[in-house]
Amino acid sequence: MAGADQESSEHAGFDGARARMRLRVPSVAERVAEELRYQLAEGFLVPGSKLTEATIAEDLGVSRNTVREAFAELAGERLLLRQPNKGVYVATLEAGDIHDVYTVRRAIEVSSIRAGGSPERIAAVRAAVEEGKRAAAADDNEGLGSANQHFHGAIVALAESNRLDTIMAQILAEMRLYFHKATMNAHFYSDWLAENEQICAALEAGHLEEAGDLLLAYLNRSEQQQTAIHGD
Amino acid sequence: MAGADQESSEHAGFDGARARMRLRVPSVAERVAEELRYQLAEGFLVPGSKLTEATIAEDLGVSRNTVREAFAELAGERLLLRQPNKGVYVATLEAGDIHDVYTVRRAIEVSSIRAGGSPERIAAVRAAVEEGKRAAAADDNEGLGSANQHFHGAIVALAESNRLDTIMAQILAEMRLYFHKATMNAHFYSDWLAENEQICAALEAGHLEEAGDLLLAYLNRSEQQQTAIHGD
DNA sequence: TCTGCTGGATTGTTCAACAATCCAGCGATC
DNA sequence: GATCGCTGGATTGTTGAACAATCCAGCAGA
Repeated sequence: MAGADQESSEHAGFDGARARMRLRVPSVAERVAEELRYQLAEGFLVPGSKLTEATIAEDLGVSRNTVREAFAELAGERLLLRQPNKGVYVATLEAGDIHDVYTVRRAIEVSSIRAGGSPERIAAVRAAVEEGKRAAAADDNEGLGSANQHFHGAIVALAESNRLDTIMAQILAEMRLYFHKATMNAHFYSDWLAENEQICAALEAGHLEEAGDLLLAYLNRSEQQQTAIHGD
Repeated sequence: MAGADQESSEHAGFDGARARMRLRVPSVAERVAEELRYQLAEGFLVPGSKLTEATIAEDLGVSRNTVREAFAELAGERLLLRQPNKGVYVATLEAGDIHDVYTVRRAIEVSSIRAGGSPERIAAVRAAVEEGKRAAAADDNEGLGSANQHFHGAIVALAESNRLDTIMAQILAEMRLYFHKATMNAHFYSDWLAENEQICAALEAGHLEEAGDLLLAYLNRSEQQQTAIHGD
Protein backbone atom coordinates (compact mmCIF):
# COMPACT_ATOMS: atom_id res chain seq x y z
CA MET A 1 0.00 0.00 0.00
CA ALA A 2 2.10 2.90 1.11
CA GLY A 3 0.15 6.10 0.84
CA ALA A 4 -0.03 5.40 -2.87
CA ASP A 5 -3.21 4.99 -4.83
CA GLN A 6 -5.22 1.91 -4.31
CA GLU A 7 -7.91 2.23 -6.92
CA SER A 8 -8.06 -1.45 -7.58
CA SER A 9 -8.30 -1.98 -11.30
CA GLU A 10 -7.07 0.64 -13.73
CA HIS A 11 -3.84 2.48 -13.25
CA ALA A 12 -4.11 5.79 -11.47
CA GLY A 13 -3.77 8.66 -13.86
CA PHE A 14 -5.77 11.31 -15.58
CA ASP A 15 -8.60 8.87 -15.88
CA GLY A 16 -11.02 11.32 -17.43
CA ALA A 17 -14.18 9.26 -17.66
CA ARG A 18 -15.75 7.07 -15.03
CA ALA A 19 -14.30 8.63 -11.91
CA ARG A 20 -14.66 6.80 -8.60
CA MET A 21 -17.55 8.69 -7.10
CA ARG A 22 -16.82 7.29 -3.71
CA LEU A 23 -16.68 9.58 -0.73
CA ARG A 24 -13.41 8.23 0.59
CA VAL A 25 -13.62 8.45 4.37
CA PRO A 26 -10.40 6.92 5.64
CA SER A 27 -10.84 4.68 8.63
CA VAL A 28 -9.39 5.74 11.95
CA ALA A 29 -6.61 3.18 11.64
CA GLU A 30 -5.68 4.57 8.25
CA ARG A 31 -5.57 8.08 9.59
CA VAL A 32 -3.34 6.99 12.44
CA ALA A 33 -1.03 5.28 9.96
CA GLU A 34 -1.05 8.43 7.84
CA GLU A 35 -0.18 10.60 10.81
CA LEU A 36 2.67 8.31 11.78
CA ARG A 37 3.91 8.21 8.20
CA TYR A 38 3.94 11.99 8.24
CA GLN A 39 5.83 12.18 11.50
CA LEU A 40 8.33 9.66 10.20
CA ALA A 41 8.89 11.55 6.96
CA GLU A 42 9.16 14.83 8.79
CA GLY A 43 11.76 13.53 11.17
CA PHE A 44 9.76 13.87 14.36
CA LEU A 45 10.29 10.20 14.94
CA VAL A 46 13.94 9.30 14.54
CA PRO A 47 15.15 5.82 13.61
CA GLY A 48 15.60 3.57 16.59
CA SER A 49 13.17 5.31 18.89
CA LYS A 50 10.51 3.23 20.52
CA LEU A 51 6.81 3.69 19.99
CA THR A 52 4.70 2.64 22.93
CA GLU A 53 1.18 1.59 22.07
CA ALA A 54 -0.48 3.17 25.06
CA THR A 55 1.30 6.48 24.60
CA ILE A 56 0.44 6.86 20.94
CA ALA A 57 -3.10 5.75 21.59
CA GLU A 58 -3.55 8.42 24.21
CA ASP A 59 -1.78 11.12 22.20
CA LEU A 60 -3.99 10.55 19.19
CA GLY A 61 -7.10 9.86 21.20
CA VAL A 62 -7.75 6.42 19.76
CA SER A 63 -7.90 2.91 21.08
CA ARG A 64 -4.84 0.78 21.57
CA ASN A 65 -6.18 -1.80 19.15
CA THR A 66 -6.46 0.80 16.44
CA VAL A 67 -2.88 1.84 17.00
CA ARG A 68 -1.91 -1.77 16.67
CA GLU A 69 -3.54 -1.98 13.26
CA ALA A 70 -1.65 1.08 12.12
CA PHE A 71 1.58 -0.40 13.44
CA ALA A 72 0.98 -3.56 11.47
CA GLU A 73 0.53 -1.58 8.30
CA LEU A 74 3.68 0.48 8.78
CA ALA A 75 5.67 -2.60 9.76
CA GLY A 76 4.60 -4.13 6.45
CA GLU A 77 6.08 -1.11 4.74
CA ARG A 78 9.33 -1.56 6.64
CA LEU A 79 9.01 1.85 8.27
CA LEU A 80 8.56 0.29 11.69
CA LEU A 81 10.19 -2.77 13.12
CA ARG A 82 8.15 -5.01 15.32
CA GLN A 83 10.03 -6.90 17.96
CA PRO A 84 7.72 -9.49 19.50
CA ASN A 85 6.92 -8.87 23.12
CA LYS A 86 9.28 -5.92 23.19
CA GLY A 87 7.64 -3.24 21.15
CA VAL A 88 7.78 -1.47 17.83
CA TYR A 89 10.69 0.75 16.90
CA VAL A 90 11.28 3.18 14.11
CA ALA A 91 13.25 1.25 11.51
CA THR A 92 16.99 1.75 11.51
CA LEU A 93 19.52 1.34 8.74
CA GLU A 94 21.11 -2.08 9.11
CA ALA A 95 24.22 -3.28 7.39
CA GLY A 96 23.51 -3.88 3.73
CA ASP A 97 20.26 -1.97 3.70
CA ILE A 98 21.60 0.81 1.52
CA HIS A 99 22.76 -1.64 -1.10
CA ASP A 100 19.48 -3.45 -0.75
CA VAL A 101 17.38 -0.36 -1.37
CA TYR A 102 19.44 0.70 -4.35
CA THR A 103 19.25 -2.78 -5.80
CA VAL A 104 15.49 -2.46 -5.85
CA ARG A 105 15.68 1.01 -7.34
CA ARG A 106 18.05 -0.09 -10.08
CA ALA A 107 15.75 -2.96 -10.95
CA ILE A 108 12.51 -1.04 -11.22
CA GLU A 109 13.67 2.40 -12.31
CA VAL A 110 16.01 1.29 -15.06
CA SER A 111 13.58 -1.29 -16.32
CA SER A 112 10.80 1.30 -16.40
CA ILE A 113 12.72 3.93 -18.30
CA ARG A 114 14.11 1.42 -20.78
CA ALA A 115 10.56 0.48 -21.75
CA GLY A 116 9.68 4.07 -22.51
CA GLY A 117 6.19 5.34 -21.84
CA SER A 118 3.23 7.29 -23.14
CA PRO A 119 3.65 10.98 -23.98
CA GLU A 120 1.60 11.92 -20.93
CA ARG A 121 3.84 9.94 -18.63
CA ILE A 122 6.93 11.43 -20.20
CA ALA A 123 5.43 14.86 -19.72
CA ALA A 124 5.09 14.06 -16.03
CA VAL A 125 8.80 13.31 -15.86
CA ARG A 126 9.49 16.62 -17.56
CA ALA A 127 7.23 18.37 -15.08
CA ALA A 128 9.24 16.95 -12.19
CA VAL A 129 12.45 18.23 -13.75
CA GLU A 130 11.02 21.71 -14.09
CA GLU A 131 9.72 21.53 -10.54
CA GLY A 132 13.28 20.88 -9.45
CA LYS A 133 14.60 23.83 -11.41
CA ARG A 134 12.06 26.14 -9.87
CA ALA A 135 12.93 24.91 -6.38
CA ALA A 136 16.61 25.48 -7.12
CA ALA A 137 15.96 29.00 -8.35
CA ALA A 138 13.99 29.71 -5.18
CA ASP A 139 16.70 28.16 -3.03
CA ASP A 140 14.04 25.87 -1.63
CA ASN A 141 16.00 22.94 -0.27
CA GLU A 142 12.88 21.24 0.93
CA GLY A 143 11.27 21.53 -2.48
CA LEU A 144 14.39 20.21 -4.17
CA GLY A 145 14.13 17.01 -2.22
CA SER A 146 10.54 16.30 -3.06
CA ALA A 147 11.05 17.32 -6.69
CA ASN A 148 13.71 14.64 -6.96
CA GLN A 149 11.37 12.09 -5.45
CA HIS A 150 8.69 13.12 -7.91
CA PHE A 151 11.19 12.69 -10.72
CA HIS A 152 12.04 9.14 -9.81
CA GLY A 153 8.45 8.33 -9.05
CA ALA A 154 7.47 9.60 -12.49
CA ILE A 155 10.07 7.38 -14.08
CA VAL A 156 8.60 4.31 -12.45
CA ALA A 157 5.13 5.51 -13.41
CA LEU A 158 6.19 5.16 -17.05
CA ALA A 159 5.61 1.44 -16.70
CA GLU A 160 1.98 2.00 -15.74
CA SER A 161 2.09 -0.67 -13.10
CA ASN A 162 0.24 -0.12 -9.85
CA ARG A 163 2.42 -2.64 -8.14
CA LEU A 164 5.65 -0.99 -9.21
CA ASP A 165 4.27 2.37 -8.13
CA THR A 166 3.46 1.00 -4.71
CA ILE A 167 6.87 -0.56 -4.33
CA MET A 168 8.56 2.66 -5.36
CA ALA A 169 6.42 4.70 -2.98
CA GLN A 170 7.50 2.45 -0.14
CA ILE A 171 11.15 2.67 -1.06
CA LEU A 172 10.96 6.45 -1.25
CA ALA A 173 9.27 6.57 2.14
CA GLU A 174 12.11 4.49 3.53
CA MET A 175 14.65 6.85 2.06
CA ARG A 176 12.89 9.88 3.49
CA LEU A 177 13.12 8.21 6.86
CA TYR A 178 16.74 7.17 6.66
CA PHE A 179 18.30 10.00 4.72
CA HIS A 180 16.49 12.78 6.39
CA LYS A 181 16.96 16.47 5.69
CA ALA A 182 19.31 16.66 8.64
CA THR A 183 21.71 14.31 6.94
CA MET A 184 21.67 15.80 3.48
CA ASN A 185 23.43 18.98 2.57
CA ALA A 186 22.83 21.14 -0.45
CA HIS A 187 25.94 19.70 -2.05
CA PHE A 188 24.01 16.60 -3.02
CA TYR A 189 21.34 18.43 -4.87
CA SER A 190 23.67 20.35 -7.13
CA ASP A 191 24.71 17.39 -9.22
CA TRP A 192 21.56 15.64 -10.18
CA LEU A 193 19.62 18.68 -11.20
CA ALA A 194 21.54 18.83 -14.45
CA GLU A 195 21.57 15.08 -14.59
CA ASN A 196 17.81 14.77 -14.34
CA GLU A 197 17.55 17.20 -17.23
CA GLN A 198 19.88 15.00 -19.26
CA ILE A 199 17.97 11.85 -18.47
CA CYS A 200 14.67 13.49 -19.27
CA ALA A 201 15.98 14.85 -22.56
CA ALA A 202 17.21 11.41 -23.58
CA LEU A 203 13.82 9.97 -22.68
CA GLU A 204 11.97 12.59 -24.69
CA ALA A 205 14.23 11.99 -27.64
CA GLY A 206 13.49 8.30 -27.50
CA HIS A 207 17.06 7.39 -26.65
CA LEU A 208 15.95 4.85 -24.11
CA GLU A 209 19.21 2.96 -23.84
CA GLU A 210 21.08 6.15 -23.12
CA ALA A 211 18.47 7.27 -20.62
CA GLY A 212 18.75 3.94 -18.86
CA ASP A 213 22.54 4.13 -18.75
CA LEU A 214 22.48 7.64 -17.31
CA LEU A 215 19.96 6.68 -14.71
CA LEU A 216 21.92 3.58 -13.76
CA ALA A 217 25.09 5.63 -13.40
CA TYR A 218 23.29 8.09 -11.20
CA LEU A 219 21.92 5.37 -8.94
CA ASN A 220 25.32 3.76 -8.59
CA ARG A 221 26.95 7.01 -7.67
CA SER A 222 24.17 7.90 -5.29
CA GLU A 223 24.59 4.58 -3.54
CA GLN A 224 28.30 5.19 -3.17
CA GLN A 225 27.69 8.61 -1.67
CA GLN A 226 25.15 7.36 0.80
CA THR A 227 27.36 4.46 1.76
CA ALA A 228 30.23 6.87 2.34
CA ILE A 229 28.14 8.87 4.77
CA HIS A 230 26.29 6.18 6.66
CA GLY A 231 28.52 3.21 7.28
CA ASP A 232 28.36 0.09 5.15
CA MET B 1 5.57 -9.86 5.56
CA ALA B 2 5.06 -12.41 2.87
CA GLY B 3 6.03 -15.67 4.43
CA ALA B 4 9.59 -14.75 3.48
CA ASP B 5 12.44 -14.37 5.89
CA GLN B 6 12.51 -11.39 8.12
CA GLU B 7 15.85 -11.75 9.82
CA SER B 8 16.51 -8.07 9.91
CA SER B 9 20.10 -7.45 8.92
CA GLU B 10 21.97 -9.99 6.86
CA HIS B 11 20.54 -11.67 3.86
CA ALA B 12 18.99 -15.04 4.50
CA GLY B 13 21.22 -17.82 3.34
CA PHE B 14 23.45 -20.54 4.60
CA ASP B 15 24.58 -18.28 7.38
CA GLY B 16 26.81 -20.85 9.03
CA ALA B 17 28.10 -18.96 12.03
CA ARG B 18 26.13 -16.84 14.45
CA ALA B 19 22.74 -18.42 14.00
CA ARG B 20 19.72 -16.66 15.45
CA MET B 21 19.23 -18.67 18.60
CA ARG B 22 15.79 -17.30 19.04
CA LEU B 23 12.94 -19.62 19.86
CA ARG B 24 10.63 -18.25 17.21
CA VAL B 25 7.14 -18.53 18.61
CA PRO B 26 4.88 -16.95 16.00
CA SER B 27 2.14 -14.83 17.46
CA VAL B 28 -1.43 -15.96 17.10
CA ALA B 29 -2.11 -13.33 14.47
CA GLU B 30 0.84 -14.58 12.45
CA ARG B 31 -0.36 -18.12 12.67
CA VAL B 32 -3.80 -17.08 11.50
CA ALA B 33 -2.24 -15.22 8.58
CA GLU B 34 -0.15 -18.29 7.80
CA GLU B 35 -3.18 -20.53 7.88
CA LEU B 36 -5.08 -18.22 5.54
CA ARG B 37 -2.08 -17.95 3.24
CA TYR B 38 -2.02 -21.71 3.09
CA GLN B 39 -5.70 -21.99 2.32
CA LEU B 40 -5.34 -19.35 -0.37
CA ALA B 41 -2.39 -21.10 -2.00
CA GLU B 42 -4.12 -24.44 -1.78
CA GLY B 43 -7.24 -23.16 -3.44
CA PHE B 44 -9.62 -23.68 -0.55
CA LEU B 45 -10.44 -20.02 -0.72
CA VAL B 46 -11.27 -19.03 -4.25
CA PRO B 47 -10.85 -15.49 -5.58
CA GLY B 48 -13.89 -13.34 -4.98
CA SER B 49 -15.23 -15.23 -2.00
CA LYS B 50 -15.98 -13.30 1.11
CA LEU B 51 -14.29 -13.81 4.43
CA THR B 52 -16.42 -12.93 7.41
CA GLU B 53 -14.50 -11.93 10.49
CA ALA B 54 -16.76 -13.63 12.98
CA THR B 55 -16.81 -16.89 11.03
CA ILE B 56 -13.05 -17.15 10.66
CA ALA B 57 -12.56 -16.16 14.27
CA GLU B 58 -14.84 -18.94 15.43
CA ASP B 59 -13.42 -21.51 13.02
CA LEU B 60 -9.88 -20.90 14.17
CA GLY B 61 -10.82 -20.34 17.79
CA VAL B 62 -9.34 -16.88 18.05
CA SER B 63 -10.61 -13.43 18.74
CA ARG B 64 -12.12 -11.23 16.08
CA ASN B 65 -9.47 -8.60 16.67
CA THR B 66 -6.76 -11.11 15.97
CA VAL B 67 -8.40 -12.09 12.71
CA ARG B 68 -8.49 -8.45 11.81
CA GLU B 69 -4.76 -8.15 12.28
CA ALA B 70 -4.19 -11.12 10.02
CA PHE B 71 -6.54 -9.61 7.43
CA ALA B 72 -4.56 -6.38 7.49
CA GLU B 73 -1.37 -8.26 6.82
CA LEU B 74 -2.76 -10.24 3.92
CA ALA B 75 -4.41 -7.16 2.46
CA GLY B 76 -0.98 -5.53 2.46
CA GLU B 77 0.25 -8.45 0.41
CA ARG B 78 -2.61 -7.99 -2.05
CA LEU B 79 -3.94 -11.45 -1.34
CA LEU B 80 -7.08 -10.06 0.24
CA LEU B 81 -9.05 -7.01 -0.75
CA ARG B 82 -10.53 -4.92 1.97
CA GLN B 83 -13.70 -3.08 1.09
CA PRO B 84 -14.50 -0.61 3.85
CA ASN B 85 -17.68 -1.39 5.72
CA LYS B 86 -18.39 -4.29 3.43
CA GLY B 87 -15.86 -6.91 4.23
CA VAL B 88 -12.71 -8.57 3.00
CA TYR B 89 -12.69 -10.66 -0.13
CA VAL B 90 -10.16 -12.96 -1.68
CA ALA B 91 -8.39 -10.88 -4.30
CA THR B 92 -9.60 -11.29 -7.86
CA LEU B 93 -7.81 -10.72 -11.13
CA GLU B 94 -8.76 -7.25 -12.37
CA ALA B 95 -8.18 -5.89 -15.83
CA GLY B 96 -4.51 -5.18 -16.33
CA ASP B 97 -3.38 -7.18 -13.33
CA ILE B 98 -1.68 -9.83 -15.41
CA HIS B 99 0.36 -7.25 -17.26
CA ASP B 100 1.04 -5.55 -13.96
CA VAL B 101 2.39 -8.66 -12.31
CA TYR B 102 4.56 -9.56 -15.26
CA THR B 103 5.90 -6.03 -15.41
CA VAL B 104 7.19 -6.45 -11.90
CA ARG B 105 8.62 -9.85 -12.69
CA ARG B 106 10.42 -8.60 -15.76
CA ALA B 107 11.91 -5.75 -13.77
CA ILE B 108 13.26 -7.75 -10.87
CA GLU B 109 14.00 -11.12 -12.44
CA VAL B 110 15.82 -9.84 -15.49
CA SER B 111 17.74 -7.27 -13.51
CA SER B 112 18.76 -9.93 -11.02
CA ILE B 113 20.01 -12.44 -13.54
CA ARG B 114 21.84 -9.80 -15.56
CA ALA B 115 23.88 -8.91 -12.47
CA GLY B 116 25.00 -12.49 -12.04
CA GLY B 117 25.54 -13.89 -8.56
CA SER B 118 27.76 -15.89 -6.27
CA PRO B 119 28.53 -19.53 -7.09
CA GLU B 120 26.33 -20.62 -4.19
CA ARG B 121 23.37 -18.70 -5.50
CA ILE B 122 23.89 -20.02 -8.99
CA ALA B 123 24.01 -23.51 -7.54
CA ALA B 124 20.62 -22.85 -5.99
CA VAL B 125 19.24 -22.02 -9.42
CA ARG B 126 20.69 -25.23 -10.75
CA ALA B 127 19.14 -27.13 -7.87
CA ALA B 128 15.72 -25.77 -8.78
CA VAL B 129 16.19 -26.90 -12.38
CA GLU B 130 17.06 -30.40 -11.26
CA GLU B 131 14.13 -30.40 -8.89
CA GLY B 132 11.92 -29.69 -11.87
CA LYS B 133 13.43 -32.52 -13.86
CA ARG B 134 12.86 -34.97 -11.06
CA ALA B 135 9.25 -33.86 -10.70
CA ALA B 136 8.76 -34.27 -14.43
CA ALA B 137 10.23 -37.76 -14.35
CA ALA B 138 7.90 -38.65 -11.49
CA ASP B 139 4.94 -37.12 -13.30
CA ASP B 140 4.41 -34.96 -10.25
CA ASN B 141 2.42 -32.04 -11.52
CA GLU B 142 2.25 -30.45 -8.09
CA GLY B 143 6.00 -30.64 -7.72
CA LEU B 144 6.54 -29.19 -11.17
CA GLY B 145 4.71 -26.07 -10.17
CA SER B 146 6.66 -25.43 -7.02
CA ALA B 147 9.93 -26.29 -8.73
CA ASN B 148 9.25 -23.54 -11.21
CA GLN B 149 8.53 -21.11 -8.42
CA HIS B 150 11.75 -22.12 -6.72
CA PHE B 151 13.57 -21.53 -9.97
CA HIS B 152 12.34 -17.99 -10.36
CA GLY B 153 12.78 -17.31 -6.67
CA ALA B 154 16.38 -18.47 -6.91
CA ILE B 155 16.98 -16.12 -9.82
CA VAL B 156 15.84 -13.15 -7.78
CA ALA B 157 17.90 -14.40 -4.85
CA LEU B 158 20.99 -13.91 -7.03
CA ALA B 159 20.74 -10.21 -6.23
CA GLU B 160 21.05 -10.90 -2.49
CA SER B 161 18.44 -8.32 -1.65
CA ASN B 162 15.98 -9.05 1.14
CA ARG B 163 13.59 -6.53 -0.27
CA LEU B 164 13.59 -8.06 -3.72
CA ASP B 165 13.11 -11.50 -2.19
CA THR B 166 10.11 -10.28 -0.27
CA ILE B 167 8.59 -8.64 -3.32
CA MET B 168 9.10 -11.78 -5.37
CA ALA B 169 7.60 -13.95 -2.65
CA GLN B 170 4.50 -11.78 -2.67
CA ILE B 171 4.20 -11.88 -6.43
CA LEU B 172 4.54 -15.64 -6.44
CA ALA B 173 1.89 -15.92 -3.76
CA GLU B 174 -0.40 -13.84 -5.91
CA MET B 175 0.21 -16.07 -8.88
CA ARG B 176 -0.47 -19.19 -6.86
CA LEU B 177 -3.78 -17.65 -5.93
CA TYR B 178 -4.80 -16.50 -9.38
CA PHE B 179 -3.38 -19.22 -11.58
CA HIS B 180 -4.31 -22.12 -9.44
CA LYS B 181 -3.72 -25.73 -10.28
CA ALA B 182 -7.25 -25.97 -11.53
CA THR B 183 -6.49 -23.51 -14.28
CA MET B 184 -3.17 -24.88 -15.40
CA ASN B 185 -2.78 -27.98 -17.47
CA ALA B 186 0.34 -30.01 -17.96
CA HIS B 187 0.78 -28.44 -21.35
CA PHE B 188 2.24 -25.36 -19.76
CA TYR B 189 4.90 -27.18 -17.90
CA SER B 190 6.33 -28.96 -20.89
CA ASP B 191 7.90 -25.89 -22.45
CA TRP B 192 9.77 -24.19 -19.73
CA LEU B 193 11.44 -27.27 -18.34
CA ALA B 194 13.90 -27.22 -21.21
CA GLU B 195 13.93 -23.46 -21.14
CA ASN B 196 14.91 -23.28 -17.49
CA GLU B 197 17.79 -25.61 -18.28
CA GLN B 198 18.89 -23.26 -21.05
CA ILE B 199 18.69 -20.20 -18.87
CA CYS B 200 20.55 -21.89 -16.07
CA ALA B 201 23.27 -23.08 -18.43
CA ALA B 202 23.76 -19.58 -19.79
CA LEU B 203 23.96 -18.27 -16.25
CA GLU B 204 26.51 -20.87 -15.24
CA ALA B 205 28.59 -20.09 -18.32
CA GLY B 206 28.60 -16.43 -17.41
CA HIS B 207 26.60 -15.44 -20.49
CA LEU B 208 24.48 -13.05 -18.51
CA GLU B 209 23.11 -11.07 -21.44
CA GLU B 210 21.91 -14.22 -23.10
CA ALA B 211 20.44 -15.53 -19.87
CA GLY B 212 18.57 -12.26 -19.43
CA ASP B 213 17.25 -12.34 -22.96
CA LEU B 214 16.02 -15.90 -22.60
CA LEU B 215 14.34 -15.11 -19.31
CA LEU B 216 12.73 -12.01 -20.76
CA ALA B 217 11.41 -13.97 -23.72
CA TYR B 218 9.97 -16.56 -21.39
CA LEU B 219 8.23 -13.99 -19.26
CA ASN B 220 6.75 -12.27 -22.30
CA ARG B 221 5.43 -15.52 -23.68
CA SER B 222 4.10 -16.58 -20.31
CA GLU B 223 2.23 -13.31 -20.01
CA GLN B 224 0.69 -13.84 -23.42
CA GLN B 225 -0.42 -17.33 -22.49
CA GLN B 226 -1.98 -16.25 -19.24
CA THR B 227 -3.69 -13.33 -20.90
CA ALA B 228 -5.10 -15.67 -23.51
CA ILE B 229 -6.68 -17.83 -20.84
CA HIS B 230 -7.94 -15.28 -18.37
CA GLY B 231 -9.27 -12.26 -20.20
CA ASP B 232 -7.11 -9.14 -20.31
C1' DT C 1 -41.67 -1.26 -12.22
C1' DC C 2 -39.70 1.83 -9.49
C1' DT C 3 -39.02 4.18 -5.00
C1' DG C 4 -38.15 4.46 -0.34
C1' DC C 5 -38.05 2.48 4.04
C1' DT C 6 -36.76 -0.80 7.54
C1' DG C 7 -34.58 -4.56 10.10
C1' DG C 8 -30.88 -7.68 10.39
C1' DA C 9 -26.21 -8.61 9.64
C1' DT C 10 -21.42 -7.16 9.42
C1' DT C 11 -17.83 -4.07 10.03
C1' DG C 12 -15.29 -0.34 12.67
C1' DT C 13 -13.89 1.05 17.09
C1' DT C 14 -13.61 1.29 21.89
C1' DC C 15 -12.91 -0.42 26.45
C1' DA C 16 -11.45 -3.33 30.16
C1' DA C 17 -9.33 -7.21 31.58
C1' DC C 18 -5.81 -10.80 31.96
C1' DA C 19 -1.80 -13.79 30.58
C1' DA C 20 2.84 -13.70 28.75
C1' DT C 21 6.95 -11.58 28.37
C1' DC C 22 10.66 -8.57 29.13
C1' DC C 23 13.74 -5.65 31.82
C1' DA C 24 15.98 -3.12 35.51
C1' DG C 25 17.20 -3.31 39.99
C1' DC C 26 18.61 -5.66 44.03
C1' DG C 27 20.30 -9.03 47.14
C1' DA C 28 22.73 -13.37 47.87
C1' DT C 29 26.56 -16.05 46.96
C1' DC C 30 31.13 -17.21 45.79
C1' DG D 1 33.77 -7.13 43.12
C1' DA D 2 31.46 -9.97 39.75
C1' DT D 3 27.99 -13.26 38.75
C1' DC D 4 23.70 -15.40 39.47
C1' DG D 5 18.89 -15.58 40.41
C1' DC D 6 14.93 -13.51 41.79
C1' DT D 7 11.22 -10.20 41.93
C1' DG D 8 8.17 -6.40 40.73
C1' DG D 9 6.66 -3.17 37.42
C1' DA D 10 5.86 -2.06 32.79
C1' DT D 11 4.54 -3.33 28.12
C1' DT D 12 2.86 -6.31 24.78
C1' DG D 13 -0.42 -10.08 23.12
C1' DT D 14 -4.99 -11.59 23.18
C1' DT D 15 -9.58 -11.96 24.50
C1' DG D 16 -14.50 -10.82 25.03
C1' DA D 17 -18.12 -7.73 25.06
C1' DA D 18 -20.22 -3.75 23.77
C1' DC D 19 -21.93 -0.09 20.70
C1' DA D 20 -22.10 3.05 16.53
C1' DA D 21 -21.85 3.17 11.56
C1' DT D 22 -22.72 1.13 7.49
C1' DC D 23 -24.53 -1.87 4.11
C1' DC D 24 -27.93 -4.88 1.95
C1' DA D 25 -32.02 -7.61 0.99
C1' DG D 26 -36.62 -7.64 1.22
C1' DC D 27 -40.89 -5.51 1.43
C1' DA D 28 -44.63 -1.92 1.25
C1' DG D 29 -46.52 1.57 -1.38
C1' DA D 30 -47.04 4.63 -5.32
